[in-house]
Amino acid sequence: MLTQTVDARRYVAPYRSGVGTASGVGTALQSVKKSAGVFGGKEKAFKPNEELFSEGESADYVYKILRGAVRSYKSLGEGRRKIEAFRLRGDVFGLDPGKEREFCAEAIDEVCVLVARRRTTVGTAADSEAIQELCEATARELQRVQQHALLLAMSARQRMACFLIEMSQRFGEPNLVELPMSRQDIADYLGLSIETVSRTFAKFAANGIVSLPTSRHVVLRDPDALQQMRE
Amino acid sequence: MLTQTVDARRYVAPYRSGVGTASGVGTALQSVKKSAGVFGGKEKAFKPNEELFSEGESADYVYKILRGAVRSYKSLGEGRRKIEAFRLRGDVFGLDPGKEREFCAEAIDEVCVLVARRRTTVGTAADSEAIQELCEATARELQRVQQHALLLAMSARQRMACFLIEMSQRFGEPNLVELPMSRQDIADYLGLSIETVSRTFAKFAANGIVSLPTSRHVVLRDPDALQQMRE
DNA sequence: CGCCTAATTGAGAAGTATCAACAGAAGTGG
DNA sequence: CCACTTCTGTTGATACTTCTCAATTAGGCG
Repeated sequence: MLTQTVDARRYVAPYRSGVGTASGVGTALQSVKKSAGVFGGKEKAFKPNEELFSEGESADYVYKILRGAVRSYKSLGEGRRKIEAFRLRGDVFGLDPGKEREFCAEAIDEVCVLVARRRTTVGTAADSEAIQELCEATARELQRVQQHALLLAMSARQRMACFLIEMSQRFGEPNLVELPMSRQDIADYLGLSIETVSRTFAKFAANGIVSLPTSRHVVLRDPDALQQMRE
Repeated sequence: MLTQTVDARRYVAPYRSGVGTASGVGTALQSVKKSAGVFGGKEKAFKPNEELFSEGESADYVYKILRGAVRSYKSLGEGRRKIEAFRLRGDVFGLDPGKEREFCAEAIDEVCVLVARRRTTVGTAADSEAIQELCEATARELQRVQQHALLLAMSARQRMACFLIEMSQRFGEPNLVELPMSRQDIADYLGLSIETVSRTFAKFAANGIVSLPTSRHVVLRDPDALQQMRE
């Protein structure tokens, strides 16, 4: 819930070093192909909480995550924010349809990405392959956000269940999730308070649905129960 | 909120006559141009609650609304649903990126649309204009859904304020909104219960922010107050 | 008018946020 | 290695919001 009151403890000034350096990268022509896994570009590392790019900035580069996790969010005044997406290893992102970034992107942990300049031909009829590529990426994004909008209309328990299933699917390992993000990140992603996230984890654990060896490690003991919660 | 309990009173079997007839329409090549307002195709009318198309159906046609309003939604078991969008006069919709409909579309009131067959060339490099058009439509949809996801993470009061502002903007008339949809529709769009929608209207009216000549007519007496609520 | 549906309103229950205190982990410097 | 600090996460108490159920009112239409 995005409430009116401000929690001053939450505000963290971002590092803001990544963009400047990234701007010097990728002057050569790169091929950006998500499905095939072909992705040219220079490698670049980011420290936790370091910005890859910020809202309003021009959307010149595309990123593919080699290691780590990134949060994409919008700031909503004094420490409040809505995380729009988590980008994990293998994800390609930054192909915003417009000229400007709609969201800011920040490293969650130690992140290593490939950075590629976007094809400048987008918008002309010349490179229809690039256009189609952009189109497909946008369509996938659309579906993802529609799914997320559905999630946000559900109860806290259901949101958490969806979140855990999503993460377990995206990390590949069936029933073990190693969360790179904090409880606060999860809360801002699901539109809940940090306490509700924590309590819901505790409730899941108490019911034997998950176990929590550490706060960042979640073992899905009863994935079916989580699945059933989603309806 | 999408709750577990079922309200049997809500279930309404849809008319289900539109799709069959629409299938015979639009065999000629049509030009689909949203921005310019050029839109070929045959005119077709729908009665309230009549389906334009349903979830899972193949996405062969594009629609432009000449009159009336359409709700696009996903069913979620026994009468529950999430309305994903309201389509109003002038809107072009149905350009789903995929082959199949992700959502169902239903007339809210007496609706008149133009129906055009989608260009079959989408997917080949031949008609790059069509691809780009689809791309732009998808990008606009993406932005709209992102906005909606933001809304769904807010309080009931804020959601309602956003809704009223959105409607007033889309209808053109600055401070007068004539709602084509029921309270239930609004509730399913905002992820709230019908009672909360009703009560929030009443509270806005009590505070002089709006007045309600009838339940379907909303006069925005203090649009700035609504704007401020959004943050 | 009588029926039917939509909308409103009230009362109580449930869910979630907020505030505050505490516990645990990680980092820092001695 | 240990004290100290800091940050993150957990837990409890309480208030507030929203949902649910039920009753009532208002509107539309035969």
